[in-house]
Amino acid sequence: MVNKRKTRTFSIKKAATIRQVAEMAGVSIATVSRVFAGSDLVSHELVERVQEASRSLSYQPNRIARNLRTQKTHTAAVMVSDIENPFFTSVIRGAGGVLRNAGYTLLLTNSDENEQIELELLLNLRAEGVAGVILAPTHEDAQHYEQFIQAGLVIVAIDRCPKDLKIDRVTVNNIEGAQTAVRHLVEQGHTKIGFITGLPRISTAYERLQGFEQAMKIHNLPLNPQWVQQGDFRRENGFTAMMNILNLEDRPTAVITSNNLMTLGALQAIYECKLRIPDDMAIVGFDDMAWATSLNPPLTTIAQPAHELGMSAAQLLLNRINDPQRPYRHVILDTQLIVRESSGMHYALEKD
Amino acid sequence: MVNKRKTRTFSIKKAATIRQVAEMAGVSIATVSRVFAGSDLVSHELVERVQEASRSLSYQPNRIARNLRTQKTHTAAVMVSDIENPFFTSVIRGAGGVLRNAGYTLLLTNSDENEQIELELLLNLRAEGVAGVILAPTHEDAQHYEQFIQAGLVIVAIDRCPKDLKIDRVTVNNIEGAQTAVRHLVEQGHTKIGFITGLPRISTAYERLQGFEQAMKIHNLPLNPQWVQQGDFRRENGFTAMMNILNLEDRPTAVITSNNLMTLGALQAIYECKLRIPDDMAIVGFDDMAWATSLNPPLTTIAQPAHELGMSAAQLLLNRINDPQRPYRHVILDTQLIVRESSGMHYALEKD
DNA sequence: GTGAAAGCGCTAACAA
DNA sequence: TTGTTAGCGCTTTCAC
Repeated sequence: MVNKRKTRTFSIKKAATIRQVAEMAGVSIATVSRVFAGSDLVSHELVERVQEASRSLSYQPNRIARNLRTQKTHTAAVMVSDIENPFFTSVIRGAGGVLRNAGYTLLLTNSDENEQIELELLLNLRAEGVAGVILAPTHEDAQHYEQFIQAGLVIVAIDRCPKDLKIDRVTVNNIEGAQTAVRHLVEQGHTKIGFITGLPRISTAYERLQGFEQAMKIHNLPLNPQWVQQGDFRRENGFTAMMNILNLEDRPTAVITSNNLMTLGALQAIYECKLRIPDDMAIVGFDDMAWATSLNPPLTTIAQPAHELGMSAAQLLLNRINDPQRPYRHVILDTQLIVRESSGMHYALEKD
Repeated sequence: MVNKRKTRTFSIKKAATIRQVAEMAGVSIATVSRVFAGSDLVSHELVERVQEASRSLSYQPNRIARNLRTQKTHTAAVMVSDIENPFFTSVIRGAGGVLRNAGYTLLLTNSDENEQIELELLLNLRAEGVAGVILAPTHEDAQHYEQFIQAGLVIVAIDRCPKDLKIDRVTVNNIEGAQTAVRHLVEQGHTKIGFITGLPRISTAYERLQGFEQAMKIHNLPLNPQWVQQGDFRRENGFTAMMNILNLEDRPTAVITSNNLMTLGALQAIYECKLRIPDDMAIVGFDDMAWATSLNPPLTTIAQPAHELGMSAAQLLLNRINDPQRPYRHVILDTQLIVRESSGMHYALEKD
């Protein structure tokens, strides 16, 4: 007796193939392929028959097969170091827009600021055959990335960037940004200015600190080493860094934080100490975020053109894919000072 | 005469193929394949020779070819409606983690709350052969998604969800969340409570409003229709909605906002009117965000388990992929009230 | 244990 | 203008 298992009462329709369409339309698969490639060598009549058949089978060309055959994909990856940081989210959105318009699919990966993960992911992306990757490198060692470049992986570096690497890159003018922040604070009457910096191994952190120090020198301002506190671009460290500054005997009247997350921590510290902004402590943050205007008082920031940064990077990637020989380019985007209330006038000296 | 074009002076190393490895190791391609599949049918010696050859050619199996051959991919997509919303970012991160651990690559797409784009993207994903997609649907019409389900695309709905759709889903207990917010405010002495809601066509918005109204009834509180203002989950509308409330003759003493972005707008409105929180206007927001503790005063919120939501969705997706026949599941996650200072005690009535 | 060979769905070169 | 066919790089029977 046959042991007849109950068969599924419904069956998952497998996607139609080019062969089925060809058969249904009574043409060869080459013709179907041509129709979908938009070739104008096909007669009106056949085009219509093919389209009709495709519609009724709801046929979509299989991208995997196409990719294998043509040896290229229309997939581009973006690899950031912290997907929950709104700065990177804006970058992703900017890049995603232009990539999608160019017909590319967006692969997203998150290195979590961990170079081991970054390495694995890069390997993965290569195997996946991505057309290119927009990368926020976890560290500054060119060696790390050399093998991928050699292997023909198209990389565009954003935000931070190893020197001596033959790739396209787009960064922000961090030095000038930090200088602008100092100048603004000086104009508000501040002379004692503190700085919360990120890990020095990351170029953005390093450059912002550098810009700060240069500006202090330019303005002939004293710089107490204790006024510069080291964070790591994360919220918790912004908090402790600001706490350290607040506990100083001789503390600055204003502080510049070098990224958005640390700004959040710093603000919390100020509030917890029941200090008023900007009277007791003025603050200028790096990165303009959606919440900056909703703070009390609204936050003065050095805005980074995150969106634009993503768009530029995507454009560079596209250009490179279309012309691998073109000269490498380094796009530097300017920051913008957005004055709100957290950096308000300082009269303390006069009052003293 | 031959028109000899100048050839490139350098050549991009093409990735090594299984054939080259086989040749170098002096084995058949089947053996190489077996080694990479971890088959234990291969002798020690050959395994080593293959590994050696692979290393020296830095060979990685071509995923595209593998996918074509096996008719499946290890790529999963997440499609959100606003990638710049931190809520979704957390979801993505949660999902990304478990997906990556399971060996999947994450494809990210952004429907921008636009159903036309959503449709195109879904079509794309199907052609791309993704193993499944975690989707925050743009609208509630099951019809819209039916064709994809029919075509065998594995979908897990998150956050919002069309009814009558045979799919897995994970949502948040919005009704209870809104009720909790009301109860908390009542405990703080508030009796006149306003609500800023989202577009009613989105189930989360609808449910939260519903929860609010039910709770008001339960607590026997009067509900002035003007106290409920309609927004659209975006910042700008949170601002105008709150402004509308603030301009009311008879205005509530506390307001609940039904998502994070609108909270930001509402806060800005309150600050611009020089009102104090919570004395002049108490506020409870939906969605707990990094900046909630850095506000002045810190914000009381109904926290959504965004991270967990992403993880659950990814888990459901994985389970479904491994066993397409399993019964569909609807996971409902609880919200959590996080009391900070923006919802503080209300003594106004006593003082009157 | 190992290898030969078929074939996944498609594109593109060539033939007709 | 249309069709035939080779083959992209891999996995997986099947035979030895």
